[in-house]
Amino acid sequence: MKRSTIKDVANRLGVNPSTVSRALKDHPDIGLALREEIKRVAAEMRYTPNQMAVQLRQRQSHLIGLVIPEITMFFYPSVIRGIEEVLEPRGYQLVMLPSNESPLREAQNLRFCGENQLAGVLISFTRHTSPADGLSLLTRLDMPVVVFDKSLPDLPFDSVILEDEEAACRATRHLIDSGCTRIGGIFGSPNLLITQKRLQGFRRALSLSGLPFSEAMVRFAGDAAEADLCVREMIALEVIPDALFMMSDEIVMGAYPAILRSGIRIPENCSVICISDGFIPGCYYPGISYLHHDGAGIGREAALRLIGLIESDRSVALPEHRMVNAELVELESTNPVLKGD
Amino acid sequence: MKRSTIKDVANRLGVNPSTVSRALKDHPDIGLALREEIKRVAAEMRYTPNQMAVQLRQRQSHLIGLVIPEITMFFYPSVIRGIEEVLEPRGYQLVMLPSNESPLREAQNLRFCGENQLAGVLISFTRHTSPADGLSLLTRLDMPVVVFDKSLPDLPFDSVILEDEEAACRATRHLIDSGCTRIGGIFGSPNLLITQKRLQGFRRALSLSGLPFSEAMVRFAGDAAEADLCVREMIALEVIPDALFMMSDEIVMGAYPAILRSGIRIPENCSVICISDGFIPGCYYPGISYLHHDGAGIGREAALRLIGLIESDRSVALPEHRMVNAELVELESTNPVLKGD
DNA sequence: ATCCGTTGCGCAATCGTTTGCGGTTGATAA
DNA sequence: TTATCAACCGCAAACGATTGCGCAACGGAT
Repeated sequence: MKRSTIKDVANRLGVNPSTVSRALKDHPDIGLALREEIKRVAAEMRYTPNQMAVQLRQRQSHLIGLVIPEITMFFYPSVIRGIEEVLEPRGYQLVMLPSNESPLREAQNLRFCGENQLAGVLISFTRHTSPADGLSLLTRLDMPVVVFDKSLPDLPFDSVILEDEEAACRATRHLIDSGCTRIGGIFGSPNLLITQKRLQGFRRALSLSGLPFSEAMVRFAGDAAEADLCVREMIALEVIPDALFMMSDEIVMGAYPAILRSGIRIPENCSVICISDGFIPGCYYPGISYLHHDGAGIGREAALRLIGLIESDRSVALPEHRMVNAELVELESTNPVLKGD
Repeated sequence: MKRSTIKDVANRLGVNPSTVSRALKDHPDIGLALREEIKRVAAEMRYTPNQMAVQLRQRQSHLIGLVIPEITMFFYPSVIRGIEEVLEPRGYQLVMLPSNESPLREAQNLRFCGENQLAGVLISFTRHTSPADGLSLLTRLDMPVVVFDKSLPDLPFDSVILEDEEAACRATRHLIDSGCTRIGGIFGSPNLLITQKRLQGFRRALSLSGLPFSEAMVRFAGDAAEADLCVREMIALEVIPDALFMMSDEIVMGAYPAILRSGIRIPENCSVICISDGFIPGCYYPGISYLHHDGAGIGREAALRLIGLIESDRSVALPEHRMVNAELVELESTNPVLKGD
């Protein structure tokens, strides 16, 4: 039994398809009696509109492309929840387009968005996308787009990102304020703009307090396993910090157990702080203070902006760059605030 | 500058749209010279096919619906990676349809799949979906579907799930074999079939070894925060186990720090084991042995089955129920295997 | 009896592609 | 010279829904 079309309904009643179409959307041109009858029959025949046809006619789908560097358990699940929160009540759906950290795949993903007439695109770039490539990709895409989190320098498109430099600086200062002086840092992939900015903030905090910056005290890790290695290296080289800044949840999950494993005690021998989405720090004991990198919030903001672009006249507005700032959350290890995330 | 259509290309060359269409797909009816010329012009005009139109004509999209109870950082990111791995090379894309643990939203999501002529559906049910509702939803959907992980009893559709009972039993036996006798368990939402089966496995292991089962030693937690509470309650009531089985990563993240916080030492005072996707256990020190609930593997399996249904004659085959078994991974806490997840 | 204005519905084009079929060439065979 | 047959390409009808326009019927006003 195939799905019934508007034509089937029309034939069944001996009326024109256009009449059915109008009746179903309560067009006043159709008499009340017939209108009800049509609705009845349509329901009985379990008619539902074929959205492919509707969208072809309307020249637009209600699909939003989500182009992200990779599907990870960090950050993006929150972002997606935030986005969904905004999209769902407005009838849009999200299409996942993971790029697996490959600029090539990223380009294909964007092409997909164009060919399928998606309503708009939310994108976070891979760690290997060059600013020039990113620019040209989005430019030729010619469709509403909002960049979030992993942005590129000087992009003339709307964006929603964390105040990275400031967040890292405040985190580091928090360590300094609590009396630490030999402060180490573990950062993400050095290609990323957010890494560069967070490193800058880290350095700024040090120099503001007259503390020396030592190359030996900073490490870069592409994932949790590398973060684990970073810690081991530092221990092996006997550059033992009395405090450690970790720029992300993923790094925490690699580095934190590595610290404990090496025999160093937290926080007695080494204070820690990180930039986090908020869930992970409460899952460790002793807990970790963090600057809240609110994934859901960023997702919501980005989605709202995109909906704005889509439903307004998309061509005019100047790009807006929203920087959301991170709130410091201090975790008393005796009474952690475990949120539902 | 609007996107150019096949007609635009045709007009530019003074040929018929059908000729362009055929030329672009290397149909032998079109002469080689013209064929090349058309391709040249098409590329020059940056023509790309409008997939909406193609799909309307072809009566099928290359979109696969992913209906899951909720977007969490646990399990589903791995599942999605597994699915993508299979889908991407075949040109399918994934549409996220989170139900937020609401059966109503779940029903809407499935309706969406129907109306948009998605090629197929991968579904994991919410904890509140009744077997009858699930059955009727999928039946009336009338489209290729594979259920994974959170299934329902006696569903006449293909499914890929973990061998839950067996996994929990083996995990519990592992604790028993290492000499533990007062074994506690923290489980997920009691509505879930996987919870029931894992609880069954837990009990079976106990009874196999002649150990008593005590209601006081099992707790149910809907999320990490509740798992934290479970541990506190057990401590408060002084039902102190010498080993703890945790049925999921999410529960680990709530319970593990709670145990440490209460002063109990792992593994000296309390051995732990869990069922896990594999990443989390290595992120704790001391590490946790686990039975591997391979998200990516389940995702791959489910996707493969679905593709099979889609590309074969979908109507004939009897439903297959695949149970993947979990491998025991013992973590030497001194040298944890941190995988990239 | 004529004119006008509603009311209620059908006709047909359209969105962009695909595809069965038919028709026009030119060359080759009879 | 004519029948035959490729080789090449165009025509038009789909896919399923939407929508501007036209038009019949009817009632009321003049």
